[in-house]
Amino acid sequence: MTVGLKQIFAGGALAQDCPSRVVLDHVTSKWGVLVVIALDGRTLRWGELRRAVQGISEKMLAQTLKTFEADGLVVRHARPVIPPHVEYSLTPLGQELVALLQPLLVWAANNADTMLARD
Amino acid sequence: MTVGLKQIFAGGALAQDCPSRVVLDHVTSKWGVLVVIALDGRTLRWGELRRAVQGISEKMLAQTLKTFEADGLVVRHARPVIPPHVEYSLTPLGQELVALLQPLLVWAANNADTMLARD
DNA sequence: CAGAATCCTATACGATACTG
DNA sequence: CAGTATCGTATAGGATTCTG
Repeated sequence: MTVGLKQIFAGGALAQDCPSRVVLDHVTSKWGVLVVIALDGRTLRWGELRRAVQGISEKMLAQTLKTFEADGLVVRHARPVIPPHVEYSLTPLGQELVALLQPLLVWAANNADTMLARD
Repeated sequence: MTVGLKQIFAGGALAQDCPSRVVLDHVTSKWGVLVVIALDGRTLRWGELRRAVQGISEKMLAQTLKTFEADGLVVRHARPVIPPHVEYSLTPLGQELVALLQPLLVWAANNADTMLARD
């Protein structure tokens, strides 16, 4: 059974202890959004991913990938060769997420100029 | 003319200086998501909003509302009475945004248990 | 190549007190 | 009621160095 807005919003308030807040924090983190979108529909190696998400530091890339792997959004596939060859891709759950985040990025890109010009 | 993913994603990379990143940071901030969703389709006073978004501090509510007002997402309507009576509601642009954020919250609520159980 | 480890800074955020 | 001001802390995030 799926939960709707009505349950989340019981009594017109967003419950403080709702577990969705944790998920929301992972998923709407500064780099999280961009990493997931960069992986949409394709498999990338560590270095490729780092270049795809311009400006991300190694630390944040590692941290974001670990969180998302633990959350079951990203899958890590390491091939035992030298030099190391590691690939990252989205799980089906991750693909669900990216389908929700892409419209947000497109909307942000289309309205950024108007919004930021405003003062 | 509207911008699509192809332009945002030129060469397979998410440009570092894309203004959408700033908008994205506003809009995906910890409290921003919840405030906008709390205002969906209704007008709330300061105190009501504070109770609706459980756990938000006065500081963060004020800060979030100011940012969103400057971004043109939220409109502030103050009535010159004593005691003060101030109402907040979404602009049409804000309503566009909330339509994109709601599915994300619902998705988060539905997958939170699975995702967070996983380690 | 794909990270881990370390150190450091900025800022997001919270708690409390105060005010027109 | 609807904030502002101030202070303090936690953590997000960055830069650099090191390693199998």
